[in-house]
Amino acid sequence: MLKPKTRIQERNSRAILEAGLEVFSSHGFRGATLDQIAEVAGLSKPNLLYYFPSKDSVYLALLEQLLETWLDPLAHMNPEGDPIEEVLSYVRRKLELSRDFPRESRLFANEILQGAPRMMPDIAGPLKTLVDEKVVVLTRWMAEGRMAQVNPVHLIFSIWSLTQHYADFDAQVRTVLGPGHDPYAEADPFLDHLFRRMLQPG
Amino acid sequence: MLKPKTRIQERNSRAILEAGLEVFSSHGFRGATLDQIAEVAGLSKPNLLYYFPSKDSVYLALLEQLLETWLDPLAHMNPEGDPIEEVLSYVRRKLELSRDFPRESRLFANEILQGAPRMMPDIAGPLKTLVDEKVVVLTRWMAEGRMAQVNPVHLIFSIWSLTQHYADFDAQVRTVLGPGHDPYAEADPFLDHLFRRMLQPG
DNA sequence: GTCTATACTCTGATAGAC
DNA sequence: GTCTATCAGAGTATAGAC
Repeated sequence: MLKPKTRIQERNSRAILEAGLEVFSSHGFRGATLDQIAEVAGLSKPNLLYYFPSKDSVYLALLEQLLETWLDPLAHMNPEGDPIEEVLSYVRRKLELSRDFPRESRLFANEILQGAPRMMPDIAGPLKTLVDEKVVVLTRWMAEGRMAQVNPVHLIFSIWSLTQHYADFDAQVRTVLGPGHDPYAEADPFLDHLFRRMLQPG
Repeated sequence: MLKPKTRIQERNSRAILEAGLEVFSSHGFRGATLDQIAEVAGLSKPNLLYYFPSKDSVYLALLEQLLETWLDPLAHMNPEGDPIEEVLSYVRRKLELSRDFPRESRLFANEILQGAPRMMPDIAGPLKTLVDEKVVVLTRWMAEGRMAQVNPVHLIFSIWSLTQHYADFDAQVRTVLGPGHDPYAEADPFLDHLFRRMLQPG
């Protein structure tokens, strides 16, 4: 990516990333074309390639800026807080992320579905490290009898799965619910009940 | 697809569908190429196109045969059975499906992620009909006080989400767990605990 | 039924004028 | 910085020999 110096560079770089997110998230890496991205960004294809040297570089720039946002809610789970409330607010933040950034969620889902060809280092690195760290905290909470004993890694998987489902399978969710439903507004109390019941000690 | 008459046609048709499943599920529709599919099937590309007239037709044949398998476990939830045990065995069957047919799960996930361009009729039709039917059963069970009152559609979503996660996000699951883990063997008791706790009446 | 050869289109990327 | 023109390669599909 061109280091933005002028206002016009700043604006075009942003437009390309925004368009790339739109197109990559709904068609996958291979399914997306530079023609589409350029059109959505309101630029010509050669002009797009003036800002980013290749299709790959647009995609990688998107993945890069995605990871931090994605890990942030888990990173903020406070080891000194109340165990169940900490998990519940993690769930809520993750659900809000799905609601507010569904395209980012689908971009990520697409990448993992294909076996994470370009993101594996991040998953085996920062992501795994953060999970390992939080597993220690969850395990302590369970040992102290402050939440039910469940497999802590799978607890984290269940949070990812249940919240991301609303963004990733949006088409199915909305069709099955039918018109006049707000999936996220309904999911919030449902997930609250689910995790509260599951994690209640004893 | 060519109606299989001879033994050789039967064998080649199967090989193409098997190869198509392999390639489409790991690269998506656009990401898959006929060259790859033909190679995996052990045929030349023109020979593949002798059996199926187009790339689309291979993909559609796969989606078609997928839906029934996919809905089967939900269809078998027995309205006359014990509510919580019925839900739990549905969860178990769905998890087994993810374990035994992960490629089918990823094929489905890919299609929905892209907005279900070719599967929307099936989702708005047979799938929604079946869900509506089972929602009636779940609602009755809840009204009879035989399971906790939760949003029944979201209960079904949660089952789909939690079980399919292990197939669709396999790359991430295995990386985060690290070596020496059997994701499905660990998920089974975890999900049993989760749904038992959530659905316990009172 | 299967293969070689090939037509034709799409797509990522570059050259070079302005 | 942006555009027109264009290339090279990949990819779907067809023609026609055997």
